[in-house]
Amino acid sequence: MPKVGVEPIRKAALVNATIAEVGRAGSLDVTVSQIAKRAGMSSALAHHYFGDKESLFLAAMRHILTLYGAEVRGALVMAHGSKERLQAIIRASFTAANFRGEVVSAWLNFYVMAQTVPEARRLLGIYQRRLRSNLLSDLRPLVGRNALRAADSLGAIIDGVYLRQALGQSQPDRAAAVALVLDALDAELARGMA
Amino acid sequence: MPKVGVEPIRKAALVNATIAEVGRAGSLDVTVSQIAKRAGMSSALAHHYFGDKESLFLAAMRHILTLYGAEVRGALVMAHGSKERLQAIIRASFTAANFRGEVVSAWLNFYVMAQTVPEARRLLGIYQRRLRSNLLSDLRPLVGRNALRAADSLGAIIDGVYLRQALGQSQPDRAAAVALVLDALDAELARGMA
DNA sequence: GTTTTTGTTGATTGACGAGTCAATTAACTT
DNA sequence: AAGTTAATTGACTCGTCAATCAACAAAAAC
Repeated sequence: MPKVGVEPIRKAALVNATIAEVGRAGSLDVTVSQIAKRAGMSSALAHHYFGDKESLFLAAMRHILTLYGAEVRGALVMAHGSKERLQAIIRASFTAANFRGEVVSAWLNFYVMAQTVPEARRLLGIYQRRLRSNLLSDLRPLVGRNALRAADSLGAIIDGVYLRQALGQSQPDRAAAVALVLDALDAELARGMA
Repeated sequence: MPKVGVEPIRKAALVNATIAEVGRAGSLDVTVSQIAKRAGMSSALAHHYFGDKESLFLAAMRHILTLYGAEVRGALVMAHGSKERLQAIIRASFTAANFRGEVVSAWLNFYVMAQTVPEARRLLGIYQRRLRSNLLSDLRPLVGRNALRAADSLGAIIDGVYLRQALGQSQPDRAAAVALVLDALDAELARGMA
């Protein structure tokens, strides 16, 4: 019963199913059939739309990065002043959405992929540069020439805290994560202004 | 040509070959045969000694963690006073050995594995707790009640900087990595003593 | 000098999975 | 109504690979 104009719906369904399945398995060791089944179609159709498995994963990761970017932009429009903007960026990195098991799984596997798959490395680079430039532009008015170092430091803390929360023995504690990074931000500001 | 007492040699060869192959592939998608071949034996022998593939990977990761632990301990005996000890721990985390592509690869895949394989999670927990307790014991005399937060913060920076250096677009810059974390340490100390 | 233990492998099994293809159905066009 | 295009799948190909096993070799033990 083929209807026309289904492509975007199917693609979206496949992307969501990919994220869900990768989250369930905790790794990229999921079959295209499993993904397609969850998306309610045959594996052949998944191949039809995405070509191969890797492209499907990359599309899924692009989707996650898009959502994250939107979250950051959304938080930014509500913020007044550089400091609030920096806090907004930090908070956006630790929303509940970003700590869903599926998303964590996607990120970790994405890191692995970035070692060898050029497109994955490219995407990761975009994420890193965007975060860096966001931090930088609001740090500069506050700490001037220390902005560069502060941005690297904050970026590293964000990634590090995320990693540790995601892989910690207990449930991730978002509030604690945010508190830790906000605290680091205060430290940087205090130093930078001195 | 079986000689006796070969078991430890073979196991060590397999562990090294595993690290090398995982590094080459950038993922755990390496066959036992590839590993065994590199170690100069048949895949059957690898199974004979380690049972299954997963155990072999875990043994490899245990080996990496052991080396890292030794490096930290080695650096610590040379250090006088709490601050020097903290600096030693930081430097040990960014030695050339830890930035070999193979080691980076092992770590990233280890993170993925830690999500689902209990033994991997256990090992990761040991690493995290050891780092934390190392930092804590030397932070306490310097920053007192701030030690706990400072340890979490430094731990996160270490992991975060490592991750970013390992996956950065350019070659890892160990000196810059160390400088960044040492700087964060100074910031913590300056605050903690105030 | 025969038995036992340890080391070793080629060959095999059994399962699985990515990607292709031919064929089918229905909608849109002219 | 005939032709084109999009949607869709079952079945199949081709390769791969983890794990097992039977058998063989050599050293150690008795």
